[in-house]
Amino acid sequence: MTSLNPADSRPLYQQLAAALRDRITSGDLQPGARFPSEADLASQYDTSRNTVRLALDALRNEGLIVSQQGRGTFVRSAPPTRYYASLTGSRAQRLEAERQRDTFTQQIERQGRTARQVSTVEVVPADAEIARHLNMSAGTTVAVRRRVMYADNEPLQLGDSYYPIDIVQDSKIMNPADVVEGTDQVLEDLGHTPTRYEDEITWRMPTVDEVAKLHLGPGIPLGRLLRTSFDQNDLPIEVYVVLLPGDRHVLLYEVEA
Amino acid sequence: MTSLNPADSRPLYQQLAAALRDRITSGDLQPGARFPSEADLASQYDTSRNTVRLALDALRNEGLIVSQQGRGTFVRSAPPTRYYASLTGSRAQRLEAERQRDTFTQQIERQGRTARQVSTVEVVPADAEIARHLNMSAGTTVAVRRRVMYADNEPLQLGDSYYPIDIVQDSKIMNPADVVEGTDQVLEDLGHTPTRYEDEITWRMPTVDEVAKLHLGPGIPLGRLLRTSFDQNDLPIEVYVVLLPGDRHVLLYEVEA
DNA sequence: TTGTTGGTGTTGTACCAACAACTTCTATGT
DNA sequence: ACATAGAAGTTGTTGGTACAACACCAACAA
Repeated sequence: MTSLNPADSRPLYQQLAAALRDRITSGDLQPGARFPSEADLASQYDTSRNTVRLALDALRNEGLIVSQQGRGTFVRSAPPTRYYASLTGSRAQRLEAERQRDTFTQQIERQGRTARQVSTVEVVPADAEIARHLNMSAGTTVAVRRRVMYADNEPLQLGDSYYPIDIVQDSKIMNPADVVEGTDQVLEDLGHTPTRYEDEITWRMPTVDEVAKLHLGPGIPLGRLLRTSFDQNDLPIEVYVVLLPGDRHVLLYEVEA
Repeated sequence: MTSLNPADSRPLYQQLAAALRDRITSGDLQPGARFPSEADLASQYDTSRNTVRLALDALRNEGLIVSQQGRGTFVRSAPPTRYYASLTGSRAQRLEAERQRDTFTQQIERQGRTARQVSTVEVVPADAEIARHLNMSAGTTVAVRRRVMYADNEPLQLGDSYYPIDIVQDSKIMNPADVVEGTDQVLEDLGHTPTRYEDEITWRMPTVDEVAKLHLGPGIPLGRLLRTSFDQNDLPIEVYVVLLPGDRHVLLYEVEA
């Protein structure tokens, strides 16, 4: 039995969580390694299984461990950051790639994975946020193209694109089929060339719906990127909102001083 | 006693969480409203306090409710998004402001709030990630300037700046006192003018330490921005890692196509 | 008026017990 | 050899109890 420091006034389960966290970060328990069972930990640290579970809850919420009913608990293997670099800055040599930012497929296949998308198109009234970014009044009808994007048949991100209805009416964008040349190209063909983007990045915990749709594990937050595209006349022509699970993404920006 | 649907095969605590979630989203329980006590809920839904707590844990993790020992549980009031816009893109008119990106104080005071910083300076071996970005081998000693930044006496963010030791030795940067002109200016005076930044943005749940240092509520994820600065010779001169609580920040970027 | 005390109600911590659900492996039988 | 059944071990769920820690308020005393 390994005892915890009695001078420590923190709750037992927090002390236990800290001790176990150390065993992970110190390398005593390697990524992928099997964790001692709850019963083992309870007897090792001379406490109850209940308290052990409270400690494990904390580690689970930090994303350090994962549990599987019937199999055991394991140290999460090296952050599965599958790494999807999505956004470049303004350097000249990135221009060509940037023109194809909407072709999610290319980005994934460049990483040697198979991409798949499921799209739907709707016409809905704009909520306050979308309307503000498109510089219209709330409730104005807009076209929205909703996509679920998969890599290797695992859901990777959820993306909704909003367009003023008068711009995309009767265009390819209203067709749920994949737009292989990228929506930016379509917008350019319609006389609205995207020349500038404004990005807002926030992060929060997912709702239950999002957990189901994105196959999220516990303790995985969502990043949210809202990108507003402006055309050659500096008019907003698209609002793109994408939700990115924190265990699979890194956003990259390059900024000139 | 309000009973749950017996045909629902989900665990009781999940059904209960769903029922309570509905009462919040439907407006039955308004933001800021007091939640029924755990004992009340247990008798209302004819279950044990243990199960009620599991349900409340779920709602807490989603950020829907907050509990205070001795006072009760409350529906979280509208997100306090205090909004701290931190990062600009490359537009020419932003250049002047950009030169002062490190002067956190100015950004906060522009919002009519009072800023405060606590800084410490250490010399430590670089971990693998920092070393990679500074293009050195892991373990090389670097100077690190750690800051806790407050707005209106509430902690707002944690920022660590890493510098190659040979560049900042004997400079103002090694002094824990505030660098009013901004560290970029100091680096420029030392012959290394920052000309380009590379940003990596990720998000995850906080550790218990971070919860304490940043006064984080439950269910609030952390954003992490890692910015590498390059000088006029394209040499990395600084790695800045800042942790941003999700309920108080929005990151803004502007990108030219 | 002010301060203190104590009672009541709340959430937090810690323990115990039992069974369900699931995985893995072993033993058994065909 | 192969399939099946069952045992053993694991996490998940649900119930219970007791006390600690804290907030709030009313009653009382100085």
